[in-house]
Parts: sequence; structure tokens; C-alpha cells
Amino acid sequence: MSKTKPTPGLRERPLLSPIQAGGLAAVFKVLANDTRLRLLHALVRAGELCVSDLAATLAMKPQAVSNQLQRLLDLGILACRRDGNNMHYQVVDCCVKGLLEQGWCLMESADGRGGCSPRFGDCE
Amino acid sequence: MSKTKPTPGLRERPLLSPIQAGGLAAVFKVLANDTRLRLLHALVRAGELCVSDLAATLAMKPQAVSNQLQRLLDLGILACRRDGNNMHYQVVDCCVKGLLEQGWCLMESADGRGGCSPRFGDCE
DNA sequence: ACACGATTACACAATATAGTGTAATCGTGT
DNA sequence: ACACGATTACACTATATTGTGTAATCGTGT
Repeated sequence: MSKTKPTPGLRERPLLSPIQAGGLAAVFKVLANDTRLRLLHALVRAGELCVSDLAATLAMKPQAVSNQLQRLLDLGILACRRDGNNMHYQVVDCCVKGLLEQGWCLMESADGRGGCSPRFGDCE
Repeated sequence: MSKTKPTPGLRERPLLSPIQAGGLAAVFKVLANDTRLRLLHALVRAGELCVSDLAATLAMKPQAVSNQLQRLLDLGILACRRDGNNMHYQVVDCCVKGLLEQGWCLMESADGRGGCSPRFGDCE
């Protein structure tokens, strides 16, 4: 399994240094919030949405939405484009969708125990 | 039962409800911490380790390590086995490794911008 | 220039989180 | 039974995070 590249070898890598771990934690931290998750999912589904649409979709105030959007923007997960008064956001990071999928899997396996379909990882 | 499509269709799924999003956020929350990340990585590398080994590896106190281990245990990510006075922990969730890999990818792309290798996701 | 709507910036209050210190629990060996 | 080491439980403190409220900024249309 470690001949081809599909597994970059998490197991072979040297132990995470506290700094690396901090960086990795920062990535997960940005996903560790239901608002940002719903924002991300709404954007994945719609492709592109503006702040007010997002606010309406999530039934939240534009300020709160914008705040979280900035967070996602800082990490390079989103990109935005201005159209008149509106700012349209979209997901540009290619890893985030997979992350969401896998997270979903983990959630189901954590919740119902065994909801993880085998193709996601090599359950040894 | 779910021998269906290779892509669960993040895009086709109905919008995340606040409850679902909360559950998913809980999953990411558990990974949103450098200590737990280092714990996980150490366990993936070694296969199985006991609390004191882990504490020594991370240069942390056993109590702190144990606390985080419980968290990982609650989510069903780890399993433990007693061997005399020692408790050995190991990763049993099949999704978590993939999650770590993808998170690493996202970290690199967020950090250096463009470090995400294309094989991870279908950058469309 | 001006008003208006959309978005963002920022300080603030409420809540959650992590590691520490102390004490309890569990298994082993004598 | 007893002492010891390993692990865990729990209260506590410092810190971080979220949504709110207010105000500033930006683009459009008149």
C-alpha cells in the first residue's frame, strides 16, 4: 500500500513537532465550528453565494457570517469576487471537500458506530 | 448495505442542519488540538502505546495525556487494552488517518499556498 | 454630492477549552 | 494486607472563541 502515492505515508513521517501540530490544529480548528461547516457546505452545493444569501440560508446575521467567511478566506479555503454591492464567495481549496467527506464518515462511525464505509480508509 | 456510489455526493446532500453541523463540528473539534494531533500521530506510527510512553514522547504530564486520550476514546477513535499497570492505546477508527492526511494537505496549501498535491482531491 | 444597501471592522460578553494540582482508583509484587 | 507505580477523575485558572451591537467602508443609483 505504500508503493504508490495515494498514501503519502503518515506512518513514515517523523513525529509531528509542536509547531507542525499547531499548524495542523489550526486547519481543523477552522472546521471545528458548525457555522463554518454549514457555510462551507452551502458553498459546495451552490458553487458561489454572496454574504446575504448565506446569511439567509443559515438564518444568521450578515455580520456573523462575514466574520466566519473571513476566517475561511484567511486560510485560503475560499475566494471572493465582488459583484456590485455583493461579495460572492466560493470554495477554492481542493482538500476541503475530501476533509468534509471524511469528517462525515468519522461522525457517523463515532455516532452510530460502524457507519464508516470501508472505501474511505483501509480499516486494517 | 450502502454499496452505492464512490462519491457520497457532498454536493447532492441536503444542507447540513444545525444539529448535523454540530456533530460534524464535534468531530473536527477533537482534531483541533495540537496535543491530540501529536497523540494520534504517535499512535499511528507506533501502532500501540501506553500513557506513560505517550507522555514521555510528547514531553507532557500523564494526566494531560490521559485527559486527551479519554476524549479520543469517547469519539471511538481509539481503543485501549490493559496490560498490567499500563493501558495501551491504539487507533481503531479507519477515517482518522485519511483525515490527518487531508488536513496535512490543507495545512500546506494554506501555509505555502499551493502545496496541495492534486491527487488528494479533484481540484475542479 | 447624497442616500441607500451590502459588507466589514472592532470591542464586548458569554461560553468553551486545555493543562495543572490534588486525590482517588486499579493492578502488581511482597 | 500493604506499599508502590500507573492511570484516571475532578475542580480550578488562564486563555481562546463565538455571536452581538455599533460604526466604518464600499459600490450603486439618483
